[in-house]
Amino acid sequence: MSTESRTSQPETRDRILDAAERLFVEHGFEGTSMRMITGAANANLAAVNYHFGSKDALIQAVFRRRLTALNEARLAALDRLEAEAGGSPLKPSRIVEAFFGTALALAADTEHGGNLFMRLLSRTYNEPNAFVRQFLAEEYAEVMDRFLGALFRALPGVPRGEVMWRFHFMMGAMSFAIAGIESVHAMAGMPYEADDPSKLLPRLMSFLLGGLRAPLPEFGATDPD
Amino acid sequence: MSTESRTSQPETRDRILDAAERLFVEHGFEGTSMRMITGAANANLAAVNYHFGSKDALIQAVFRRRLTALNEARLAALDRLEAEAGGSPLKPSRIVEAFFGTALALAADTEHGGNLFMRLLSRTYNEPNAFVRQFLAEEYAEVMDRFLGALFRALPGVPRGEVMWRFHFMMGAMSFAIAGIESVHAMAGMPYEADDPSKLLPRLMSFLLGGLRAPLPEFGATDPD
DNA sequence: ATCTCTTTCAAACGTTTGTTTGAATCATAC
DNA sequence: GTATGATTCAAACAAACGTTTGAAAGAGAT
Repeated sequence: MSTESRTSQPETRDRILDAAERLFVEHGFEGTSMRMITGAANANLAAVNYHFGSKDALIQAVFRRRLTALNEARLAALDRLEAEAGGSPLKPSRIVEAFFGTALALAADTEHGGNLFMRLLSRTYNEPNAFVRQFLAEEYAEVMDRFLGALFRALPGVPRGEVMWRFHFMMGAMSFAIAGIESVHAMAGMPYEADDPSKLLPRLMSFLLGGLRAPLPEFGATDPD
Repeated sequence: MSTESRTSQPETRDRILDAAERLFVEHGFEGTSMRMITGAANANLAAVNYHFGSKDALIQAVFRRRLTALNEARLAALDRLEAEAGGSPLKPSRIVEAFFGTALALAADTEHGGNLFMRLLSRTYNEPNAFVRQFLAEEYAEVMDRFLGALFRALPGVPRGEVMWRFHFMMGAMSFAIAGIESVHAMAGMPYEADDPSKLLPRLMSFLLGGLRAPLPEFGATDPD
């Protein structure tokens, strides 16, 4: 049994990853049991521990499989921008698009489950689970460094602390953009007009760039009006 | 035992609510066991079921205690604005400030644990737990209705769908603003310069208003640049 | 056919989970 | 004091949890 089983199912390892990804989105990490995963993957209960070692290791594998590719695509997009610019400073809008556009492209991929993963990832930024946070921080270190550096150079007049905060705010907006396509309707009783997912990126980009370019806050005054 | 126990501890019911709130922030709902809660609250294991009925009911009680007050404060702030305006349309910035400023004021309250709760609330928007989502949707229905309606009237030229999406994006930015005061540093290796929490509101407001006022997206063009 | 390595399987492991029980303890009123 | 109602307590409950085990089954090479 090298690539395909007796039936034409994918490898057990991949079936487990797919099932786990979907179930983590629906029920969270702690709300998803090994039996749910192996059941949905048509695998034996012991298969997770055999292929991955533990549940925590499986969680990491689910993330690594997609996150590595996503962040490499982000870095490649930034590389391309910097190569085109040839030393001259980048436009902030291009940097933002390289980071968030790449993410939303994956979130729009319903074919290979990228949308599921992005919903999982969005939620996990606020995950209390200690080792997941640690893992995400490591996985994001290089990308954050590169993109924040690019933004610092693109916005030389803006204090770095403000840039970082605004980048953080943008991450929040993106998180809700991805995770909340249905929650926004549920909360507001919206008619749910079957939003075109392709409209999400322009919508989000307008908002993000408006926020990024906004006048800097004035901390002193209490009522600037 | 009417208000105080033999020692001068608060009522068991309140000790449980406080302990649960803190532990939910640190470990999430499923990651927090009844034994952790009652242990931290110096109460017997059966106390939660006696006072609240079940763990799920306790979760709801934790939310209701703070959320009702928060949303009432939001509605009161909006009432005040509308009374001052006396029929004329409100400034969008005031509406946004009434909604998000009220939340950040609670998030800045380290004295009575409001900051803990707001971190919990921010995370819970993306909670997969079905009954928690349902509960939040109900608890937010009126506030959403009022504030979205006010924004619709304040921005008559903007399609309602766009306003709703931007409000949703704003919620995401606020969520990260509150939940991520440390995660933004962890991810970017920021020097953690002991940010003044009082600066968070002006920071966030600038970003939100910039995003809200941004030019509307153009869906047709692929490269508006 | 036999050996070797990988994968699958059913069963059980010891913990931990949320909840329930019935007696003990408390405060208060009669 | 004694009865009443509310609260606390130690103990136990069945169910579910992640993990481990040792045997069975499969695949490929010699």
